[in-house]
Amino acid sequence: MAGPLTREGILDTAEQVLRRYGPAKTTVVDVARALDVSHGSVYRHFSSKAALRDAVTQRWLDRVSAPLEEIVAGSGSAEGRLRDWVRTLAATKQGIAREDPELFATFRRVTDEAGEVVAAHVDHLAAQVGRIVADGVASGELAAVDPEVAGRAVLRATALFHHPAHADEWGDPRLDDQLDAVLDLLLDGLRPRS
Amino acid sequence: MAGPLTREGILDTAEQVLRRYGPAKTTVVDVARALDVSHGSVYRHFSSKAALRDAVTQRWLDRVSAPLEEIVAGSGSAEGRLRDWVRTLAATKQGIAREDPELFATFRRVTDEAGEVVAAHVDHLAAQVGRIVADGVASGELAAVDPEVAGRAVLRATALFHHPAHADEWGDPRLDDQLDAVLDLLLDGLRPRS
DNA sequence: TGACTGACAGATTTCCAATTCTGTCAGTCC
DNA sequence: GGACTGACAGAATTGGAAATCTGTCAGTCA
Repeated sequence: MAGPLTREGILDTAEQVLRRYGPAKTTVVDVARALDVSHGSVYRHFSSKAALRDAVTQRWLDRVSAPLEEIVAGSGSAEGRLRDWVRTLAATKQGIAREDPELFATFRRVTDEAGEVVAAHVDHLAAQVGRIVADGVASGELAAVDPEVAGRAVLRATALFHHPAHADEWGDPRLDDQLDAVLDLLLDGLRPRS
Repeated sequence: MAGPLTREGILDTAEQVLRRYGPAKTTVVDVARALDVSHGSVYRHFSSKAALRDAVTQRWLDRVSAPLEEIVAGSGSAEGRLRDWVRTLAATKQGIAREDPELFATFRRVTDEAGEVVAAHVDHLAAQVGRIVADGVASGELAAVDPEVAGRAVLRATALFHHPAHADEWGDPRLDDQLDAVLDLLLDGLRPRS
């Protein structure tokens, strides 16, 4: 990490250190040591350990929601995009849990501790679903529901498949089918009565 | 606790001790002391501390599902009973969390540790929903879905409102409305296309 | 001048010895 | 004979001293 000490540089290193040592054992001193500076310097850029943790979390969460944004902006049917969106969210979260447990543990712990950051993330996700629903309502493909309410309801109804609190229930191989069953119900509910 | 030492007597006392001392600090020795017997005697009736814990859990869970059984056996419309059933389940769990936090903490911890007992409980609940759905399908009130699949889907889709893992999200006063929004979607999905 | 250091107080965590607990079983008591 | 006890080994937990960490700031250096 040569060059001047920047917020981004600190975040890059903090992320590596977190992945290596895990959430519980990572200290600001560790991060500073990896950067070869005193820990006082880190506090020049982040006002507290919590602020640093939140900033790292923010980046992780943004990386989860960015690919979803493309689905929202896509051109298929609202129903297709809704399915795709929820499946992608579930697959992303479950994928992290499976392949990078250390990262996921941090993720999970942080869900408990960085409440504000996570709440903003959830709002953001709900808004994404809301936009797909709004598209569908506008084109007459979906029933005339309140997109914001419906968006949040879809997110809540599928919590079991993407919420970190349920990670230990993700071993079941029929999980994908069960998500499809829930989606079938929800999408039927959103389709207009003909 | 005079009289002979019985499984039921031990369970009664174990429950009291758990409520008083909390899940983490309760030992088999504590339970035995409250019964005024040696802890060896407790092991005569339960093969391990885990077995004792599971038996207490079993009783708690049965007390949750018993009142639901009445709703299943009720005579109203399938849709009405489904709403009633889910709302009652959510209200029961949330009520315990609010009014008896010590019990709920045990409940929650036990959800993690007594996997088998809890899995059986969830199966039981899913079957109850399945029976209501089956009634509705038989009478033509609901669309011709697989009752077992739909039952489990309803349970999963409403997990956020009754699953102990989500207890810290139950502070929101609009929670009831949000559950209703999810139920609206799900029940719309279950109604037959006219 | 302003990024960085290093020493510091108080809070938190770690570590290890001492205690307590779990699960077993030979022996007591009725 | 069968319900119960009490002592035991190994595992788990606790308590408290020692070490480390967080957050601050006066001082260095370029």
